[in-house]
Amino acid sequence: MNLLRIGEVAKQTGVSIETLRYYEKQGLVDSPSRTDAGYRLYGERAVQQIEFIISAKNLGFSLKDIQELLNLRVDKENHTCEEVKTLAECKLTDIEERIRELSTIRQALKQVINTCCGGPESADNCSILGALEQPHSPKKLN
Amino acid sequence: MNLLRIGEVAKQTGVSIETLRYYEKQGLVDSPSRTDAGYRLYGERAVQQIEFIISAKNLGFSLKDIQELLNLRVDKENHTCEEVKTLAECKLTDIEERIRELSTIRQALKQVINTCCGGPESADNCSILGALEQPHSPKKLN
DNA sequence: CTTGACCCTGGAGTTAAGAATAGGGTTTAC
DNA sequence: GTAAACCCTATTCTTAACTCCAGGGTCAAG
Repeated sequence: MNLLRIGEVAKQTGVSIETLRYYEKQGLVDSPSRTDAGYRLYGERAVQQIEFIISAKNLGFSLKDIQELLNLRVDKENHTCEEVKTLAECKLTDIEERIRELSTIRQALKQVINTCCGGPESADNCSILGALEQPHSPKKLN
Repeated sequence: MNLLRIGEVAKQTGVSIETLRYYEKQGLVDSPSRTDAGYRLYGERAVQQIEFIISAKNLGFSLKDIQELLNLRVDKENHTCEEVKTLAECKLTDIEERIRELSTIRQALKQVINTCCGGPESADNCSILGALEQPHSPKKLN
């Protein structure tokens, strides 16, 4: 098997060198072997791990989530499909929640925009500024 | 006019005391007057400013955005409705962009979830983990 | 006169996911 | 043999929007 130095891996995966070292420090990627000079040498497996991380990130998983997925993955035999699916479903739920929130904001913003003339006149009576001065809807108390 | 101490304002607006001081330090709220002992005393106007900020936050504006809105607001006569509307439209655009991205993620996640049995058997052949091992779609190179 | 609730400032800490930097060693090509 | 390109560690910096803390004053009630 042909081993790759970090720069090569970075090029192949599109992940920066800094990021690769960061993932390693976070325990997301196995520590690669080293040359006598201390240079990292990555094998096929490491590259696959990195690709796994990229895929999961593209699916909206955080690095912490990915950590969990990797934990399931490293010993697949001792975990069930159910566990994995549950994780994915939780993530889906919270993505849907974020979409809902943003959609609410979008609606409100659209309304406010629609009532504004948007003309070149003074903003003295601008309906957007006016709307913002209204007592706000007490949705979130944080 | 009856002046309020910071704790009262916090209660009325639902914003924490720390946050009120923070907004002041950031220049989002006029510095209130003080008692001889140095206690902040807020008037009606200050409370309104804080409500403005809350409303704008609920519309997805960042504090930086809000700063700009406030700048427009403080001398409305010298700014146009157009400026205000443009700001709001930019914000709308970027909220819509975020929604689009999340929707893409949602779709991908749903697909992956649908192909998974989710059963109590070993995750050895779990299709979700399998999908993550596939070469990822090179969407973003960051 | 003391206890508890309230307020002050200045600064540090939090989270996520890296990016940047300083200060060095190594390899390779000419 | 030297310059360019590569690699190393350790540490600090970034952004947003707070939150918390230490160490102290103030005020009202009993």
